Amino acid sequence: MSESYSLGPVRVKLPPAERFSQFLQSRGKRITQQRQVIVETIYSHHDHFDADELMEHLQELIAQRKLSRPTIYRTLAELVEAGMLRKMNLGGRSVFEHDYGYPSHDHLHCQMCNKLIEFHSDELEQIRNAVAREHSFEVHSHRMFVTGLCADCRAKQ
Amino acid sequence: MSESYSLGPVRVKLPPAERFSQFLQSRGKRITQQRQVIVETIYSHHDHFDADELMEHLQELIAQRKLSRPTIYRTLAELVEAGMLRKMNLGGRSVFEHDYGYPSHDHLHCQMCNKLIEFHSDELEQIRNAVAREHSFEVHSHRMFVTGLCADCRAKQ
DNA sequence: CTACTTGCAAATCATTTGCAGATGA
DNA sequence: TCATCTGCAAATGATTTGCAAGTAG
Repeated sequence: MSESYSLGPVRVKLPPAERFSQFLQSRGKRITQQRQVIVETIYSHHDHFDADELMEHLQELIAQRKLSRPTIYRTLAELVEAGMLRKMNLGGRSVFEHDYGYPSHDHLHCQMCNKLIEFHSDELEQIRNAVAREHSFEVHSHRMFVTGLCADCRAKQ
Repeated sequence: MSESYSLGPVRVKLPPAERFSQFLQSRGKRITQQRQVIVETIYSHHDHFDADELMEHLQELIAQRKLSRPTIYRTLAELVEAGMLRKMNLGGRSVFEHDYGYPSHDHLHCQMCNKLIEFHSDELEQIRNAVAREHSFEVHSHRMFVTGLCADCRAKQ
């Protein structure tokens, strides 16, 4: 365990694998090899991904029958439940993104090349909160997608 | 045709069924009874809806075999293509909302009762445009969902 | 031990497609 | 007339589930 995780009573950020282990234990669930490999694989990449992309990274284990599709889907659901992943829906398929040790953000989605560009705006959140207040709505989170063309694709046009 | 549609060369708003007919003609597609009933049914209601809800309203015709599921899906796709409906994805299933004669808006989505509350904010669009400009991104549209609890559900808590 | 997990195969479920007969322009 | 449409049945394709065998604690 790295020194930065033992500086005192301050609640410091745990590595994803450990945070997930704590979540599992708190639910009486087991820390299996499959769940560990999956978390590690997910957090060693920094992109958005869908179940298929994740499975590509885990192909070898799947071929060896050490891991299967259903288990990957089951574990993704647990990570969402643990609040460590966000699940979004882009054109019918589920897309996930890290929600642990990663600042909240929104997306510019290029409809030509399908690229996702992240951005964050405090002003946006202020407006969101003001609107919610007007409706006596309690905000838990939000998601915003701006659809259009990215700089590269505009150039190619 | 009502008088308000013949006031001169000004481009006035056509009733949805007519607007759709024009779209179909411009594509060499036919104005069939099925397509007409579907548009009329959709625009005689003012809610968000999914394919199943629409089919409930058209049950009778479906039972009489005057209309079928595939045709409904095909027509919904055409209405989206015509720019008269917006398609969104809420929890895996496709949800549609009117996008004709209806101002653009965003949503507060209550995760308890599943209600959708609409709102519009010019400031939000300004921020959206500013962010896009910074990324040389060309905006076509956007979609924002704020998730949380509506006033009613907060009261019941 | 033994309750939780997993891989497998099969089931779901909304949506889509191939095709032969029906129908609008 | 005849290209476009439609209903039907079957296909899709991502995700989920039942179940018997495997395994963490």
